[in-house]
Amino acid sequence: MTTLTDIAREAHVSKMTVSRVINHPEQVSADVRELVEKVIDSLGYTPNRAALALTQSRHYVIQFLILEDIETVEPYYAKLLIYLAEELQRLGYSLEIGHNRQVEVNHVDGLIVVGGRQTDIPFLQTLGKPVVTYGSLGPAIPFVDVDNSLGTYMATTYLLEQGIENIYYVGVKLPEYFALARLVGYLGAINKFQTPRHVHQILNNEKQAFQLIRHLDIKPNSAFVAATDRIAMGLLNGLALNKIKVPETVSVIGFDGIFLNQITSQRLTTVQQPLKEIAQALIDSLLVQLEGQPAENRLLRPHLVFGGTTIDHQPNLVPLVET
Amino acid sequence: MTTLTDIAREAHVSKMTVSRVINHPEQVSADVRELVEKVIDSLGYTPNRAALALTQSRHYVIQFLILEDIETVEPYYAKLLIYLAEELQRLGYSLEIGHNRQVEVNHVDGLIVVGGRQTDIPFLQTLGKPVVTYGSLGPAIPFVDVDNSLGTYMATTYLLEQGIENIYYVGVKLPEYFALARLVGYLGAINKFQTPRHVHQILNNEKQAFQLIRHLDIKPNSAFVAATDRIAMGLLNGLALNKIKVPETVSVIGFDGIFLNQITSQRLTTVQQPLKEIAQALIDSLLVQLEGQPAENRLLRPHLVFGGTTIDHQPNLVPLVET
DNA sequence: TCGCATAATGGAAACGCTTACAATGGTTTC
DNA sequence: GAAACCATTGTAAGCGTTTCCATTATGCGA
Repeated sequence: MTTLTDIAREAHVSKMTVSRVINHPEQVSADVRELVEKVIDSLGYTPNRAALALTQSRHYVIQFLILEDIETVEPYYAKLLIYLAEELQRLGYSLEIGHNRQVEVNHVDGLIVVGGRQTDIPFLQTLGKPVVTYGSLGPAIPFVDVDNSLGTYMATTYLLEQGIENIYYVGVKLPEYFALARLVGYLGAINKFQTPRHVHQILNNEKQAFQLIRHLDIKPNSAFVAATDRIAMGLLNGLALNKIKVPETVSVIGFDGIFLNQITSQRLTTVQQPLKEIAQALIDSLLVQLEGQPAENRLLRPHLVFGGTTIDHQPNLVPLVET
Repeated sequence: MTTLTDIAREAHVSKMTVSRVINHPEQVSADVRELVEKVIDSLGYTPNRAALALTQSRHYVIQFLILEDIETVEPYYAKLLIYLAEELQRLGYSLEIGHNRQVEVNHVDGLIVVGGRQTDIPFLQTLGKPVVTYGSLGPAIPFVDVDNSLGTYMATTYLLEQGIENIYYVGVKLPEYFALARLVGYLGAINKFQTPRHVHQILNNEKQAFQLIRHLDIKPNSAFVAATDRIAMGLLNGLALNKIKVPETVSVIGFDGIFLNQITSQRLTTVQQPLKEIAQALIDSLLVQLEGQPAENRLLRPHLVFGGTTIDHQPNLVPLVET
């Protein structure tokens, strides 16, 4: 590894001058600066992170902390992680993965937390580091989230504008903000259009959604707005079992976009999370906090992506991912 | 942050003694050791990673390097990452995510590489760090992999033992080891049972598999062994379109297990990657290399997981994931 | 009783970098 | 033309830890 000292020796200057060329180039005379820069290029210098961390007590490490159980972990995190890693790399940071609450965070500058519950708030606060959550845990902790209400509002409005009268909402029975927000979006659209409301709340799994269909007396000219793609998939299975045709008889819209890059027999129409924008906003929030300023919460606009579970009177907006 | 010096001051010893209590406790007398340990506990000391890295030039960081394009990234990496993070944390290491070939690895002790091609070998070698790949790139670089041949062998044998005569193999047309190995496993079973062979090679996407079905004259009493779950899903879609019933008329077995935690209308019977064991083996390989010893390659045994695309004469071995 | 080996502890230097301050020399100011 | 200034460069110390060597104390054999 080439160090500042190596460069200094080669350029016949002190290592302070080299350091200045890197950090405060305006303080160095042009000719010396050019000389040092040439030597840096030829020797291929990269600063030693440990030494930097030691003097600046900045580690240039962000941790992505997954608080979910391994079996329930969202597969689209893989994609989010790559967006985060790319952007952080551009900024000179590296991205670290953490799981569970026993993580050691002394060497970390800030945390992006996913899968947390409201009960995790005290834990996150005691870390004493900038934290941003993906999905709100409440006002105590800065967050970035998809605009959940807008998402279900868009989905419901879309269906209503197609002339569908009965929109069933199948929500998640959890005391979390996103569950409430998604319900609110549905109710907002229903109120605006003055149509009957049908709300059902279940746990977020396909089985429960599947079983719900059995107990439902589905009226003609209907559609489902599901709070999650998992629920939507369960509904689809239930509808298939009851020989109810999708989308001819009943439309279904999900939320999240987790099955987007799969061409299953039936692609789900869904409210897609804007993962790239979310990654960017999460990073922005941490950087702002690292500057010592308060971070603003961000609600990002989701996109309605048309699959095969709605009758689309507009063109398929998103091409199939695979070629 | 409490430092060695803080502990030393509080315990009225030099910081060297404290350092020894942590690293070479046998060199410290029992009473001093106990005293220092008590102070460490009460002040809650954790060593400063940067300082450690500076003296030892060991950073206790492992990078998970994803060389795939973001759109083709495997969703099951999320699960693999968590297994890796958990185990590495136990060992005092942290796990970092890298994407693309511009990564800076000076601060990293070793790399776990996924999604690489054979053309990446020179790049990986120039890093000058211990590397292990998930999936073999050839003998030049230590690897851990599922036993691909065994997987397709198990799948094919299982179908043959059910009395199915015509087993179609739909492989991946790529010059990569895994593609060849999976084909070999199929051929091995075919040879052993002296049944007709039907090999087709396509690109690894659902569309191609879907289209393949159209051009195929499928004989009665048949089954498909697909080289990947993606191909299997495409085959299923194609079969559905042609009104061929699965599994009643034709069975299908995939490979990888990427759709395992989804209850789609039809769960795929597949050869599952043993992710937890793979994570462990990847880490073992790096640790061995960090000791300066040569790492042995590992081929791990996959599991046949029964879904709804085979007629199972044995009980469903894996329960549905969601409860 | 003395010398010596051994155990237990401490001090100093080093890892690579930055911050804070000092030194140098040229230029401005009156 | 001397004082003050500024631009440019260098020196020293310190971040938290370890390795290496020095010091002190203890116990043992002769």
